[in-house]
Amino acid sequence: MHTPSLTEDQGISRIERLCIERGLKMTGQRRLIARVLSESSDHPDVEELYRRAIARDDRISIATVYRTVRLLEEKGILERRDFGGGRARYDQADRGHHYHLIDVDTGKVIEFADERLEALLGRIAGDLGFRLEDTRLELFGRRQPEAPAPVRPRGKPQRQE
Amino acid sequence: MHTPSLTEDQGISRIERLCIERGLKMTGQRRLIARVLSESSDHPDVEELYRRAIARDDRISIATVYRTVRLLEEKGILERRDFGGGRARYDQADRGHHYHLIDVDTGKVIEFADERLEALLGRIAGDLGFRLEDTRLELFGRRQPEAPAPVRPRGKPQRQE
DNA sequence: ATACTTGCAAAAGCTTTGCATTTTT
DNA sequence: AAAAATGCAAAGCTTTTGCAAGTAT
Repeated sequence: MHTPSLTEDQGISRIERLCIERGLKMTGQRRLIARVLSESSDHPDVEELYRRAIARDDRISIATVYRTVRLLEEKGILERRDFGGGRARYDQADRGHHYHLIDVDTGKVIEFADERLEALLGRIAGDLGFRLEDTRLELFGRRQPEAPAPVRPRGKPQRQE
Repeated sequence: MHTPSLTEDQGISRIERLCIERGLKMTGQRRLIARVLSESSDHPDVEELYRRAIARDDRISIATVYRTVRLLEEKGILERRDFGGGRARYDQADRGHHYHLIDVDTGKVIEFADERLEALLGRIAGDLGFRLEDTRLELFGRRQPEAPAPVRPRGKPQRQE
């Protein structure tokens, strides 16, 4: 077994494929970030992405992570989120509409989707005379201690951070 | 008619009253900010509050505006919002629950309240095993040009910026 | 008199950018 | 070869803070 390097590829990650589809010039750094993102199922901030990247190969600077993440956002591959705490966090864009509930005690992020919610928001905007372009929604909650046999959520929760 | 000064009061503003109730030490600067806030029905950022304040009396610094606004937030008199654009904006806390729809073309902010929405969000959180502590919701929309005789909104819109 | 508030300028924290150099296409 | 990406350090922005001086209770 040998150490994978920056320029050598070992299969194309999901996000790298998206980058190629959109015609991005693929450098070793971008491949590395694409791989790190593809393997992340949470919502890392730039600092964290940078940490995960240099753990694999340190020929990358944090400026490049910032630039790449912004580029991927512009290309619709990533979505920028704000969960509080002052830094932007990133989420893969193509996992279907979902929202986030942040556990205020632990900081954990729970994703959920909900069609009733989606429909209601669209209707509200429409009633005000607007076509909904974007929704920013974060719920902050505290785990219910007295949970009376936790009901199965209807909103198909997707993944936890 | 004469020029009102920093230390002289001309009636107590709504927000000043709240400050006093919560036992804040009332300086001329705080009275000034309280008055500016009381007379604002939009969602100013700190820079804008500072501008409005010095227009009345310039014996105040922006550091004090930052400190005061933070204090008022801690005391539950103001709520901090993020409508994009990188700076925090402030909203009086006691006007009942409402949400915001931002016109992406003009930046105008429309407030609305909606009980169905409120109920649904609470239910969603509950289904996930959480008690809802706080909601951050902003809708971004574009005015519908082909508005077929604008329907009266149901969600009792409150005020416009 | 004591504890708190203010101003100023400096510092912090996140993010962007200018420029010379390297890399991709 | 031309166009674009990278690294580094510097700069940008909003917001916070240390400290000496001033003010409210």
